[in-house]
Amino acid sequence: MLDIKLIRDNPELVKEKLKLRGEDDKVIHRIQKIDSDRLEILHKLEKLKELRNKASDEIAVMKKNKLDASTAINQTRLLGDEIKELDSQIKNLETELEKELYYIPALPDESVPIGKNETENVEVKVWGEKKSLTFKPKDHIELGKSLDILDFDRGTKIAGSGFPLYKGKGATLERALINFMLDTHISKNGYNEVITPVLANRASMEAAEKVPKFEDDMYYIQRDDLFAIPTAEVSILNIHRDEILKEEELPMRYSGFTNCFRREAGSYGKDTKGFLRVHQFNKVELINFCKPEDSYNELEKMLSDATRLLEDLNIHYRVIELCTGDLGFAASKCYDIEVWSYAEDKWLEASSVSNCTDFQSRRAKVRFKRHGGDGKQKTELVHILNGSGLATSRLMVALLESYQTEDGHIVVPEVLKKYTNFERI
RNA sequence: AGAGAGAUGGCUGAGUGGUUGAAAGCGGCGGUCUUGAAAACCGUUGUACCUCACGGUACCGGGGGUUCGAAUCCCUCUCUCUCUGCCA
Repeated sequence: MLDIKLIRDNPELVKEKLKLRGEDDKVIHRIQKIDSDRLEILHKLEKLKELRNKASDEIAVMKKNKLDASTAINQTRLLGDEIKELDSQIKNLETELEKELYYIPALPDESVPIGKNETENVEVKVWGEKKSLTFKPKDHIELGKSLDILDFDRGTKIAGSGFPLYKGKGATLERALINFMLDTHISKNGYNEVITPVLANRASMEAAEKVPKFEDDMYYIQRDDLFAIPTAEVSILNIHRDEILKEEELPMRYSGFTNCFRREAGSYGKDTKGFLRVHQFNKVELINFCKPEDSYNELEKMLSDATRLLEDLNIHYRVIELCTGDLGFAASKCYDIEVWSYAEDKWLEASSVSNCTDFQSRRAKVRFKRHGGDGKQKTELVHILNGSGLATSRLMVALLESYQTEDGHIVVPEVLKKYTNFERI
């Protein structure tokens, strides 16, 4: 959520930044109107409350001295009616304001390339190169079927399309991948491991800025008012919701593995085969709570923590810097990491690393106390970053395809062998 | 799921209608003392919003109500604990 004060004090800047994202800036005008109405009423209301408080104190004194207070009580009663009326007006305006604010995305950082959509994203790095295969590569579905390690049909029987079933060495390979990634983050990259709930309540979903805007894309259990998390970003971020952190504890880096659930509403017919777009997938997530001045350095660190895994796995990848028009809702700056698919002959997104600055922390109320030089303390919002490190489904596509042999087998990547205890599928 | 108890500041824990934003203790911060540290002593220590400022308003799990006035009374929701049931 954006800071209403920023809109109040610098609406032109906000409009300008929203335009860069291709957003309609008319909403800013509506917000300004609601905000100024609210302030006007608030001033009146607070004045009336002050009067009432004073009158009540006087009544208390009169009662104490056994004086008749009925006139004062009758007068003050009238104040109460007025206060009640203004109170409900304020409440309505605040609801209206929130409704508008909840749908406004984060403002892009200065450094983000300007562009309308994904075609204007900027490739910032390519690592490794395409292998020149001497045979026609099979795709992951074919490989999964012939080696009996992935069974999309039976996954569909169990839950529906987009709910993959891993079998035998495929399941072991998946688990190896997850363990390898987590181990690296925990023992080498300085993250604290967590295992979180995979269901989250509405407050948590709102704090992570997934609801209300993306509510239709979430699995929702009505009976208990719980959402299946679309990413561990939601559950990990909420570890510190409504908390004031200690300055010396920052940055706090967490990593956790969870299943992730997405309805992918509206994306039917696009990249639907196999792992390319699924409703349930596995992901090792990275979340970082840090001081504002550190967040862009932390973003680069997280990017390199994620890409390092692909280098260890020896998988050809590239890093894309998203342009202003393609940024995610909560992000001020974002890198995508894409892996090469030999069978699809294109790049697949395997990770996204974002700096959400104070956009989520404002709504989640995650703050820290900054020690000033004069011994005073100031409460400030932390910056929150998230990144996949990594999501396995598309990574598995790239891995299976690039490690396949001409006779249709899979060679296990060197770094995974100690996890799989086999070298070949 | 049934019965009962409860939810107060960073923590423990008082407070049942009126200067209570909230006792006390612990912790934190600043200081005195000390070669240094500990102990002791003194002071200080919630969040948010409005206001150029003085200052004001709100907040004792959430929401609503009663009242001139609510942490305190009523309704409702959520959560926690104990017992019973069920269960990996």
